[in-house]
Amino acid sequence: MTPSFQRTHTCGELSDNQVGDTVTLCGWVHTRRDHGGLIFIDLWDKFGLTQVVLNPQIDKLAHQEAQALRGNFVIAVTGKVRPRPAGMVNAKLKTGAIEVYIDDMEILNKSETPPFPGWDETEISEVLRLKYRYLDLRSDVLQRNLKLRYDITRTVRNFLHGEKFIEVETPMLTKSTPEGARDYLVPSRLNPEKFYALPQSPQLFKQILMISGMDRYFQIVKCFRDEDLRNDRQPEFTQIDMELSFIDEPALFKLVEGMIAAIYKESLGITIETPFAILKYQEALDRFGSDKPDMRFDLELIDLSEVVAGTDFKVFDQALKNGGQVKALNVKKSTDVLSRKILDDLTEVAKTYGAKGMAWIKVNTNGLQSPIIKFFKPEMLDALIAKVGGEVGDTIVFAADKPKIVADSLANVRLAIAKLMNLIDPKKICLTWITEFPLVEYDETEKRYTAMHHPFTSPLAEDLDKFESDPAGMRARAYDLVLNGNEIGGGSIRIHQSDVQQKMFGLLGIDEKEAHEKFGFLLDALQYGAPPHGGIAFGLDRIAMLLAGADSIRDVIAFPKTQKASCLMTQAPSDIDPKQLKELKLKFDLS
RNA sequence: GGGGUCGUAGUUCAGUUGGUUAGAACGCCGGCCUGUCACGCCGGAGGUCGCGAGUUCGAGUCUCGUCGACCCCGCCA
Repeated sequence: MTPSFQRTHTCGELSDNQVGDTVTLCGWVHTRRDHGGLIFIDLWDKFGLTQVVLNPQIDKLAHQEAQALRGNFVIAVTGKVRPRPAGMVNAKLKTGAIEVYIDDMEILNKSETPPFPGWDETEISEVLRLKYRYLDLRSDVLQRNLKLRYDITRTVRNFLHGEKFIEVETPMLTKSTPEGARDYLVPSRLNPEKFYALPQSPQLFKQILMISGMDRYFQIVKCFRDEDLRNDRQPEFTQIDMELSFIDEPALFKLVEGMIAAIYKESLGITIETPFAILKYQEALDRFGSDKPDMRFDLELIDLSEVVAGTDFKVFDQALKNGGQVKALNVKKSTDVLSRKILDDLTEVAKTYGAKGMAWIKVNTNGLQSPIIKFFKPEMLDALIAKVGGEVGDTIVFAADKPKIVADSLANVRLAIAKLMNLIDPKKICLTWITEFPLVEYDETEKRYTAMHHPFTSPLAEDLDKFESDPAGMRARAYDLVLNGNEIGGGSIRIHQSDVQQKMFGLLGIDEKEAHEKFGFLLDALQYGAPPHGGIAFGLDRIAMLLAGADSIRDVIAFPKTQKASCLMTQAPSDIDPKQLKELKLKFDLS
């Protein structure tokens, strides 16, 4: 009487077509409705739900056994597919037209009562969800998200295969490199006192592969960075990494646009517009205060530095005298929305990014309203209002400080206002290339230049002679791809000449000895016929998060870590056996 | 390293100005029920109020510390 465990169908596929057939289904008890006589079971697997019916008149034994069933029990059932009685069709279920009358049933496994209701819409604390991740992964949302993530990687592999790429694996146990993020380190037992580093990205290997004549490489690969976490940052994350020989920006952009379009088409059925907009870094900063502007709405920054020059308002005057700026946002039709309380909240947003405050002017029907207008001569006020295009109903908010603080604070106030006033059409998809990043930036604490992208990024040809004269003014052949205000990828055309690479190290204060210790293999390789090459890497987790409409990349990762980088399911990281430490010749120093 | 929010039954939450025996819904357990699909009806069990200290006649409630989760700054492409 034991039913075959070999199921004939999944729980998501039976319909009118199988009426009369005898089928075997396997799955979990989703819900049980025991009527004393009839028992209804909704049987679940990842493909769907099927209602099975236990009727004592059809099989007394099966019906009796079914009384012991509880939620999450794993069962196999065999029975006949029948159409549901008139009026009993469940339109909410894919399989709602039929039900299966069971004449044989086996409990394959029992289950404890789960710590939280599965398959439910109740929001469960993330602590529990992460501890019992295997249960949470049964939920519709996570099932859907992981499927979407797979749709993306499948599409990428197909697409790049069609573009003559090959996927090549690169080492996980590799060399620690200076610059960039903090490394995750792995001690070497065979080489005491020496360490491997887990890769922050396969950067150097993919460049070497170009020198090897691989021509087009890609890899969907884990990367590791030991930095603090955010909702879009995990210590281990996945890159869609690629590198191409004999490539320039227009050709690479076209290829990537095709790939992103394929991803949208295959995973969401959405056709997106190509080519994407291109915005130079400086313009992005000037207009939006950010190198990853959300361009689904306007509300651009307006530079008022010239208009307010010579003002009696000390805050503005001081900022300008210290080499700063005064910039503003003109929030149209907002005087009723932006109450005093909300303006205070927005000021707090600005302060988070270093602003000391946030001035504002409201254009009311009966004139201007603001704590600061008394410091301005009427002509200057008129010029200011004219410059921002102020009309009745507008609120103008100001930032005055060093350019970076002005940009950061206004960029984030801009986003907060967009959210507050529903300026963003959620259906809109804005993909934008940001180009011509600065090659280097000056690190005030370390008193030296650091690479903005990484040390292997080529400068623009026209800036090549500025290594000595104006390093801060050099622009890089680097680019980011921004989706609705989120950086989803970035890359560059690389340096392929060893003399330029040496100059770059020189600028970064990496002397020849250190350069050879850290990157000697690359410098050597560059001398053996390195083709011009470039590439890009995408954050798969972020792309999946955005396409899934999730709030965090944790929701598109099967087993994510908490903000303290621990795994609540496995309890990693954990203590280790002293024997292991001894083998590695490691000792703690907790002083 | 810093700022913020949160932590009460298995779960989601309520709990007044500090005052008797800490409640609800769902879930769980038992009983009844042959057309339910969030089945229904009756009954029952279930609490270290995250942990520790303090203030107080009295603390879920106030204070301090601590642990954990989340969001953010710094950090990080």
